[in-house]
Amino acid sequence: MARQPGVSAASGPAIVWYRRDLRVNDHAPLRAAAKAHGFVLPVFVLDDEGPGGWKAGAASQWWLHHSLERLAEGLRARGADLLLRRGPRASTILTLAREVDAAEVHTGIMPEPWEKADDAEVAAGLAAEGRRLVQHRTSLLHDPDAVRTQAGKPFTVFTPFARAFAKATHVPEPVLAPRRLKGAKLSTPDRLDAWRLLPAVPWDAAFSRRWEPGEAGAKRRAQAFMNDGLAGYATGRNDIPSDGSSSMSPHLHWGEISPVQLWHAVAQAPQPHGAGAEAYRRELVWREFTAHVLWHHPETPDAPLRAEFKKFERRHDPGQLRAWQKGKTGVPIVDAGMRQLWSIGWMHNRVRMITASFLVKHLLLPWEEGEAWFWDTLVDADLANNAVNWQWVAGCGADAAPFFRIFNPVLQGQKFDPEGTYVRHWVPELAKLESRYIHEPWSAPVKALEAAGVKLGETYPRPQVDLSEGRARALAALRAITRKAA
DNA sequence: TGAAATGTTGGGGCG
DNA sequence: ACGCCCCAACATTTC
Repeated sequence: MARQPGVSAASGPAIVWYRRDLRVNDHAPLRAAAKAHGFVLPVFVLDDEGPGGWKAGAASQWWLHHSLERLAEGLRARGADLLLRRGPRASTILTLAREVDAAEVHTGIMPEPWEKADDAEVAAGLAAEGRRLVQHRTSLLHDPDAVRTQAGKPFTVFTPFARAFAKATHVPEPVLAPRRLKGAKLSTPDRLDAWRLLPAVPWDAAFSRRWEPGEAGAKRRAQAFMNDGLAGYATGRNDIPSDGSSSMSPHLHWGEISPVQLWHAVAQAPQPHGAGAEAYRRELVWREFTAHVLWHHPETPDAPLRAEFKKFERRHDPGQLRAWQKGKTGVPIVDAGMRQLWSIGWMHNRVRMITASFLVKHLLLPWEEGEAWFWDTLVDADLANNAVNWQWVAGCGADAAPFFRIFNPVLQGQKFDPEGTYVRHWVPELAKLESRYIHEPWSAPVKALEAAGVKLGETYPRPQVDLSEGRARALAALRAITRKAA
C-alpha cells in the first residue's frame, strides 16, 4: 500500500484521546482510529492543575468518575482498555505517542480555550516527530467556527446565528461504534480509584438516585424524554414543579451522547415536528451558540463582553453570597433552586435564571461569583454554557438580556410554580404555608405564618433585600454606567 | 427567556 | 340623556 504523505512509518496503535466525549457511539475519533489501523489506544488524561484555573468542581468530578467507569466498560466490551493518565495533558499525550510509537492521535474539537491551546501544542509536537493530530467533531453539531456573519465576523446575537446555522449547515448522520477493537496493552495505567474523584464524605446519595452517568444512562434518559417529554417541551420546560426539562445537560457536557444523536432522535420521536421538537432543537442550537461565542471570545468566563460593564458597581458581601449559595436568602423560589442545586448538582433552567437574576440584580453581587458557584456545584458545569449564560443574565454578554429585565422572584414563582410545589419540596420549613403566601412569606398575615409553623427570622430567614429596593438599586447602578458610556 | 409605570379605552354608577 | 368620575382591562412606554 502506498504510504500517505505526512504519515510516518510508526507501527504503534492509533491513539484515541478522549476528552468531553466519553462514549463509543457516534465517536468519530474512535471510528477513524479503528478504521485506519484496527489497533487503538484510547486514553483519558486528567490534568491536576485544572486547566485555565477552571478545575472541575466536586459535582463534575463525581460525574466524571462514573462516566469513565462506564466508558472503560464500553471499550472493554469491544476489546480495548481505556488508559488513564494523569498530568499536563498536551505533554502527556505527546509522551504517550512516543512511548507507543503512534502515527496518529484522533481527538474531538472542544471550544474551551485551554483545549484549543492543547490542540495546537499537541499538533506541533506530533508533527515534529512525523506524527499527526486528527481532529473530529464530537461534542457539537458543527465546528464552533462553522458560520460567520456576512462581514466575516463571529456572531454575537443568537437569532441571526441560528438562522445562518440552519441555512449553512447540515447535521451529519451519527457514526456507528466500531464492533471490534484491538486494544494496546500498557504496563503503567493509572487506577481510577487513585484519582479520588469521588467525595471523601459520602454526600452523593441524592446524586446517585437522580442520575445515571454513562452512555447507557444517557441513552435511556434521551429515549424517555423523546417519548414522554418532547411533545410538550415548548411549555413544559418552563413548568418548574413538573420539570419538563430533558435533563440531558450533564450527559451532553461529558459527551456520553452527542448533540448529533439527539438531533436525529428528535426526528425518530413520536412527535417529531411539533412546537416541542422545534423548541428542543433550538436549545441544541443555543449550545452551539455558546460554544461559538467562547471559541471566538476566550475571555468570556472572566470578563464582560460589553466593555462598559467593567465599570459596573458590584457589592462585596461574603455573608450574602454565602446565604445565596446555601439557599438562605429568605426568598423562597431562590432558596429552593439553590438547595436543589446543592442536593442533586442540577437546577431547573427557569430557576437558574431566577436565582442568577437575584444574585446579580437584587443583591448586586458579581456575576462571576455566581458563575464560580455554579461551576463548582453543577454536574453539567460547562464553560461555554455557564459563562455565556451568566453574562446573558448579567446583561453584559453577547445577545444579553437587557440589564433592566429584572426578574421579580415572587411573580416568577407565582407564574411557574403556582401551588408552590417546588418550594415546598426544597424548602420544607415553608411546606405548610398557604399557596397564596408561599412565594412571599414576609407579606403573609401573622395567623397564616403561625398556622404553618413559620417564624420569620427563626425557622426561615427574612429576605436579604426588599425586592423593590433591590430592583431600584440595580437600576441606579445601571444608570451610572450608561450615563458614562453616553 | 420582565416588571412597573404610564397611557388609553370603555362600561357603568351616579348626580 | 348627559357628563363626569372611577377603575378594570388592556396597550404602550420606560427602566
